[in-house]
Amino acid sequence: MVLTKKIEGKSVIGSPGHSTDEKRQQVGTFLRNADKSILRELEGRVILGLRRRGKMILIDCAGNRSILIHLKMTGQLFVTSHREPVDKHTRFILRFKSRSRELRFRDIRKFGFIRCLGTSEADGCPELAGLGPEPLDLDFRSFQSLLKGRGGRLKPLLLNQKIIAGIGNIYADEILYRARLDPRARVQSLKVKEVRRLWLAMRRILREAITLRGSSIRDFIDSERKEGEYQDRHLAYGREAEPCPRCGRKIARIRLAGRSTYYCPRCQR
DNA sequence: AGCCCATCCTGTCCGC
DNA sequence: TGCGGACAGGATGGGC
Repeated sequence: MVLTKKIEGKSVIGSPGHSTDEKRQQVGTFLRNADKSILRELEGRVILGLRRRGKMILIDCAGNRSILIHLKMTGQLFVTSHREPVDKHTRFILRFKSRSRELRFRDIRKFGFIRCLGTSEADGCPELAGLGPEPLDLDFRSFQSLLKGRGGRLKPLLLNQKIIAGIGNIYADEILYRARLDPRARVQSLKVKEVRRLWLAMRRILREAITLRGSSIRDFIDSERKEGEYQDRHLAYGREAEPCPRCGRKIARIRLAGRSTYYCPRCQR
């Protein structure tokens, strides 16, 4: 993406907004979940690089400043023309020195956040410090030991960012479907063969999803405003009552870990 | 430890 | 067409 671009003077701004409702909002209100000091902290700095850790995005800037972003459910982070109209869900704009393009953070439900912190303290900040390992960095043995002694159920384990970082509701379901494992199964009860299937499925599903640039169900777009294509490959998630591609039985939907969970009651056990 | 629930917020969709 | 309720890629904190 945008490397070594200089952030311009008045570059970080709250959206002017177009609706009357928006006009009444103070900038401070509009930058909800964001530290206002980000405005002057970033001015004039050069972007040095981009990182990701679990679901957290980091933009490292010169002078030991980093921007930390979580998109949560409906967040979007994209580069666009400065001419592109700014809608009421846009919460943040980084304008670059070159002026013609800018980075925007849009978030309909406002669950996401963006804040500034010292690059050197980033790894130790609360949002990053507690995260488990990256799923694609885990070899089979490490994965095995990660599961050892856990009494809970499979799906909540996959969703737990402290155990493994980065897996969300869609991919938890897709991974378990591919591994042919019941989302409610006890982690302890898994045989070595099943742990192996889970590990393989995790790697396969995440790699494919990354290649296809993620799943756009409703709001998700990438940094170029492009939708992902992985939603077309979902075999379980969002397919309640549709036939299981493997056995034909209807995909079931249950509530687990507070989330909708789709699985095949025949294949997954 | 682990489970469920409510909560943050806006938008969409479905049944009546 | 309108209205109410359920639900949505996440994560946390409280209570049991």
